[in-house]
Amino acid sequence: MALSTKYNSLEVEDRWYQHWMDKGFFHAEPNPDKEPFSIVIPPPNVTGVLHMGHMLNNTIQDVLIRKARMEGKEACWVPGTDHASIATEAKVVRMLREKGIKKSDLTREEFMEHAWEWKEKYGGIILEQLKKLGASCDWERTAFTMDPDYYDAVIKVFVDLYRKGFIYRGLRMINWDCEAMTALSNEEVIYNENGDTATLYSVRYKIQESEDEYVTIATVRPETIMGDAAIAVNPSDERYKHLLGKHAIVPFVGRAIPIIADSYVDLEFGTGCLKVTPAHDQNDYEIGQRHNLEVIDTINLDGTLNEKCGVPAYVGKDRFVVRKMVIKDLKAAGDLVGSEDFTTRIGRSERTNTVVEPKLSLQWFINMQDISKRALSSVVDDEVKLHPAKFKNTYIHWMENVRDWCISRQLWWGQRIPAYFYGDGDDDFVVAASIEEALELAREASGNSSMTADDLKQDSDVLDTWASSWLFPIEVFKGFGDDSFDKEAGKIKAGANADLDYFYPTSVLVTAPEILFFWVARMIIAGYEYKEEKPFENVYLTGIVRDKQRRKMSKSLGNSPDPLDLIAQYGADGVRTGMLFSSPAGNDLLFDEKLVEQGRNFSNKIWNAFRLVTGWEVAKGEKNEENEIAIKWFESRFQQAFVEIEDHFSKYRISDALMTSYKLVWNDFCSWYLEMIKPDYGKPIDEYTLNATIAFFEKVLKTLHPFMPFITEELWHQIAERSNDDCIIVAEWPKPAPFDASIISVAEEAFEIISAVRNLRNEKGISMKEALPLTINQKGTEDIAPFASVIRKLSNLDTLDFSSEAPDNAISFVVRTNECHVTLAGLIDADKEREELQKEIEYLTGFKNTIEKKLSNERFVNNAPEQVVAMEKKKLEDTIAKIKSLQDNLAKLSQ
RNA sequence: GGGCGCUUAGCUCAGCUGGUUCAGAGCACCUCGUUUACACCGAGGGGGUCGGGGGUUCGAAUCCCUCAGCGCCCACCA
Repeated sequence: MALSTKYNSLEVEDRWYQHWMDKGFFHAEPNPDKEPFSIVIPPPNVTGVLHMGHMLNNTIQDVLIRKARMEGKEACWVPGTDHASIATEAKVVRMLREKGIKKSDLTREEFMEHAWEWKEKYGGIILEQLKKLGASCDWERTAFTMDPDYYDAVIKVFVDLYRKGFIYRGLRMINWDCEAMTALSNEEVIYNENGDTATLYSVRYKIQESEDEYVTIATVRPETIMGDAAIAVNPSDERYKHLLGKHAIVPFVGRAIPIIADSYVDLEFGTGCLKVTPAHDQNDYEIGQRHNLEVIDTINLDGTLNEKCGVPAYVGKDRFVVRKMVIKDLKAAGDLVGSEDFTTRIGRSERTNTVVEPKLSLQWFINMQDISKRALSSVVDDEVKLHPAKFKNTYIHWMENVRDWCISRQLWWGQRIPAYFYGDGDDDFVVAASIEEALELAREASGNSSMTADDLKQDSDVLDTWASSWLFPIEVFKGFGDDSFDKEAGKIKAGANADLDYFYPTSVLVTAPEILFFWVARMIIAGYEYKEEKPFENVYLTGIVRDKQRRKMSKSLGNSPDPLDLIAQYGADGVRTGMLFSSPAGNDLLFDEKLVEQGRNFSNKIWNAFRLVTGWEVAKGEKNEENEIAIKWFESRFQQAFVEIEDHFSKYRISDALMTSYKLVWNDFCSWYLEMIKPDYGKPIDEYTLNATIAFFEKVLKTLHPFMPFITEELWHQIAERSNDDCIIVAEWPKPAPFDASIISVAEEAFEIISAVRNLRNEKGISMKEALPLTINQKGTEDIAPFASVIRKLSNLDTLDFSSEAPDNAISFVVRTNECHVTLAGLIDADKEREELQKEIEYLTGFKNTIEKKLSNERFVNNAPEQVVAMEKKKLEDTIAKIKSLQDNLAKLSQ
């Protein structure tokens, strides 16, 4: 045989991918004659590289899109990338720093130039990598969240939401880096793994209403004392009840602050008294909100104290210097009651490692209360279906307690907030899509008609990345284009955008549960707000790819294989199936190279089945009648499995669909069917059987194609003469058809007999080469005689008799209701056989007793459904018959 | 602290509304095999009182209660 015994993926994959591209099979256009099926990719970070998570996620999407394409749908998978403001900006800053350039030395324009340059250089690498995996994306539609049209869409939406009253400015505690003089996102704040040791100081404050009474608080930040606005105790704390409503005197500044009750305060911690400093702590700020406390901001942007602290000696000094001074001064005044070390978590800047300072600042928010209502009900009512459904609860809980969304980020890489300030006041701004419109509005608002564009200062912040990617399912189809977006109505017009009208809502979204709220929920919100329709019908939530020890795969741990290496080594098909073998929706995938190996082995199995089928001589015009039963059987068996596969797909049980296909191919097709029809060595195969077999092979290849696109395409073209256009990628997906269930069950019975004979050989050490005589006494209702030739061939029998006469000196066994006897003159150890038969009879008698007991239980017979009772009766009959058979055999042996 | 979920063979997981096919699959493991598609293989085999306890029922892996362990999300300790 000329063909290698190993399937060579390297020789095949790039060739077919290029061919599919050349033929435009991935591209989709609105087509009224076809049903649309669309997926938008969760856009990876534009500067990212492919990791195992992407591999899993995109394999699933490709499986779904390829199946839909074969089903004759207009299948459109839109790829794209996300500008990922925080991650990308951090990368660019790091790159510049390595070149000796500080971000603070650059203008915004200069920085953006560098960022775009970086994006051009590294952006899209990940999309090229996806091609190696076989991803059949419509590359002509590749989108980027900072494309000009996309940028405009984001700005339009901001303006629109502002106009509709959903956007407002509000105070929020942000993380401030005093050294870099910049705000940090939560992701840029790092905490020490094991926590940090800090000193907790106990400080006493004099009670104003009393001569010599004090209240003692505990704090790690004594330098913020001057910003205190209250002292809080837990409302149920008996120790301090008498102090409620009284006032304490802040040391140094002598200001009287109220003593209030708030359940936030932990009775157990410190002294149970909390000093409340709304300007310098998130929780204190919230307490301040509840109790209407004054916000006294005593710290400058650079971390030094300002004059609001009220102590001239501290002004202009660094917060940590002041801390030491304060302690010294408290000690001197006798107000420092004690100090102890304890472990806490201190946030530090990822960039400068300085301790992060919580800082109040004005940020932009979207009021989520009303805008999100529809997105909640759509999931509750299964308009949008989550797979697996267990995420529904989580989603609902989150949406019912939705918080306003802070959409401003103190970065440069991203869509700049279209708010323009014309004065110094916090409210002296207008929101507009362009500076021209802004100027017009500003002149109006200020009453100053001579104002020029130079008088306007645009907000320096950009929008949260999610505030652009939440539009993804709409904007990849250019839904916010001038012709389709109605600015007045704040809605997208129907009938104005063919792509959107056809492909939206998309069919399914495949993504990770971590971003269910960040991204999925918000897309649903935006979908209803702008398109008045959900963005997708189904959401398939994948798991996290972990290593064998359940650790998340990550660059820093170095526990992630390089996906491209894996593909080179095991083939894309092998990697795809390997990943899918054990990844039910919502479950983490514990990656093990063994899985990919299994996938590779599967490719090889298919390859060798192909070699077998195409390697025979053909007896033209002939038909071997003996194979008819095998052909009939596999026809039905295929249909049965196919129905199961379809069912799995319909429930998004991708792993199960694959496993069913895998077993169908390996067990049913290769181990049973091909062995049944395989001609004797050197003999030709009859044309009729070969044609039927090739037809089966092609059907099998089709069902495998979504999982294993490359090998199936290759074999599709090798197994028959086909034109370049006749590709499996666009071949017709098999259709469910009725099948003969009885032939399957009879075959199973025959297979059991074959296995039993093989087992007997194993036990007795009889070689497969040695032909055996078998007598079967059928006592069941099904006739297995049609499978006689199959049984004879696959268990290598020289004679097979169906007879009620049990031969002497035979080894006997019962398969279901068939008494089987293998005559083995001279090879039988009668004592041993007797012993084994005896054992079997004992076991069956016990089994019989339990059934009888059950049937004699009146309550069972009266309450259980008839069917169940009948079943038990049948079971009893069969068991009795079986025992009888075995006893007969025992008698024969005794002779 | 609030919410959600999980616990079935050595591993990863199926087991829908309690009762034919209810104790399963794949991998791993063990035995045998240099058969003429494939050792990236073939044939056969072993293995679980369905986390513990209690309850409902004629009957529970499946429903209820409880205990234990694990995981995730959100909010976080002054």
